Amino acid sequence: MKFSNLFGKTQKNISTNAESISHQLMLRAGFILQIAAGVYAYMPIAYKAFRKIENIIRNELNKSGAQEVHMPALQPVDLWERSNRKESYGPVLFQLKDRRERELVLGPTHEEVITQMVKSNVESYRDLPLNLYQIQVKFRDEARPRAGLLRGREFHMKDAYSFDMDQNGLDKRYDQMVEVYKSIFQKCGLPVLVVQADSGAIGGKDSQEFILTTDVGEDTIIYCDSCKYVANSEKAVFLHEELPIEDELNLTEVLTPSVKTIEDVSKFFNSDTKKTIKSVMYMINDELVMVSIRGDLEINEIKLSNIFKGKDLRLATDEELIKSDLLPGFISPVGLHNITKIHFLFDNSLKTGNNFISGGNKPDSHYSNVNIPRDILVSEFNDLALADVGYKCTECVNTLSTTKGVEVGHVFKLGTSYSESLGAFYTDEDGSQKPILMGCYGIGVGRVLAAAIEQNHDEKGIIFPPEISPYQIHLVGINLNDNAVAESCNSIYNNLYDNDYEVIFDDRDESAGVKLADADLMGFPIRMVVSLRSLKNNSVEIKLRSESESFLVEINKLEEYLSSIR
RNA sequence: CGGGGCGUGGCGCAGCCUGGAAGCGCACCUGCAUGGGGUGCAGGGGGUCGCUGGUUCAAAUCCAGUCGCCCCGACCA
Repeated sequence: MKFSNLFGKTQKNISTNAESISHQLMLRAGFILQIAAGVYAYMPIAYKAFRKIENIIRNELNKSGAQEVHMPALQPVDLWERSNRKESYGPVLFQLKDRRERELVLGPTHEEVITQMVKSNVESYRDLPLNLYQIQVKFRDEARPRAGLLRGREFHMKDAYSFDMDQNGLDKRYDQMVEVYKSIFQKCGLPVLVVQADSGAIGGKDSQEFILTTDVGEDTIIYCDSCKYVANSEKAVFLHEELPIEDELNLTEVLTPSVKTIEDVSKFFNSDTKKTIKSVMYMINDELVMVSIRGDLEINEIKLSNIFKGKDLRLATDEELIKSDLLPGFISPVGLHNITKIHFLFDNSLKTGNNFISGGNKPDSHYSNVNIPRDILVSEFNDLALADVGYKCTECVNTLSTTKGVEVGHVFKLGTSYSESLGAFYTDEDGSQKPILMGCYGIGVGRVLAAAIEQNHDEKGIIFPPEISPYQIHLVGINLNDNAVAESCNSIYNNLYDNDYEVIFDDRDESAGVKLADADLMGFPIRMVVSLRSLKNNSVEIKLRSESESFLVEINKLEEYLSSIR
């Protein structure tokens, strides 16, 4: 490729709206063009990188025995009604009508369609197992697309769907896919964290996420330095510090004017936040839910939502509380156990400890010396706490650490929910009808590209991992007006090209500074400069993008050098 | 969905408050010079100021509506 023919220019001025590094760099390098909110066009260079990632995924999956299929983006809405996901996706689902007023959706994912495909082609246990995948565009009307390719409304995703006869088969397939994923990311040159994840609204038991660690990640990962424990903070568990056992003192009501927050309360009582009980009111399914947790901990709303099977949840408003005779700032479960319209939940952290401080359920009032079960009836404790840095690991009792990351892959065990709701059954050896066990395995292709840039850059630009770099060699001719330079460049370029090196030759009539800056910005692994200076030594100057020093290689030894690092 | 902001040559912005001939930088075109870190000089082309309506002798500027985009939060396989 000659740079002068390349479609797409690097930019000096990019929108101040681009916040994330990968978004900025991709705009500056002329990789992508925004067409609408969360909708991007890919220029040739970006698309080359994109195809590299796709092909690595494709090769690894094919090797594992999976088969590639293609599915429609346009899907009838009734498929989504049958799987009950029209409602659960809500406004995120792009919907449209055709000229006959038939309702359609733009697929945000393809479980429904693949299940339909399998249903019409699988009848017997002899047809199983199957592992099918697609690499296609998907649509989600995200409330807030952001950060360029990291969260778009139209995006490319590889989704694989597995179909097994029984749980054992699914478990094996799932483990196999985790290994395939590890090798995919390794082949992309990207170090990935495999973390335990919440399976979210899609359901299913086991679930793991593949995370590229970066500063701008939307996910918070909790990990243990000394054992292997790694989990998304949505899912992470930790060891609760057991409080020392004290003698139970008498429940006492204390006047606490305008003392409302946990911080105020612990200050007022000159006590640790660990000795307080925080009670937070949520609305779930139009029902008031009181969640009580030790004051030093935060509530994990994902865990909470899972108790209600993933139903929507929000904090109750002050008006709703007052309507139910609850006083914001002074709420606690003490003395309320007879109120049936409130659903009470208690975090595991309240299993131990005595003489807590909690709200008084009266204006300007708190209780001290609250004891469970003496003062609060608890039928059941749940894990409702958000893990954070500094807490103890449940596996090895060491301190947990935290890091930010971008989710680039996610694997689920779906079980039989789709096969049952959409009627994908097979006949087993004994003649009985059984639902097919499904798994699903996704990788966001554009997100991998963006996250790779997020993870690999410096102040000058991108530093592509060679495995996914659009070009391997960036040949720069400086002072091409000089015949010797021009001839040398052309001969080197033709030679590399003929020997199947992925090379781009900057043949533009631009100053050295412009060309070198563009080379740094685009970030291909090997930069080769040919100039009067290098030719004095019969050499080209080579600089690896990942290194800071350059060196000369004689032109007649170039081939030798390149094959040594290939 | 709540809060805030922005739409002016291809891109990034100023002008709007206080109405009166549409500007700057980058990019682009031409020429000359330069030739190892976004080089210099000279010349040039390109915008019905998002859209609709209103006020006014006169609207990029004021008013109303509308569409689009962005940021924070909520939300999110």
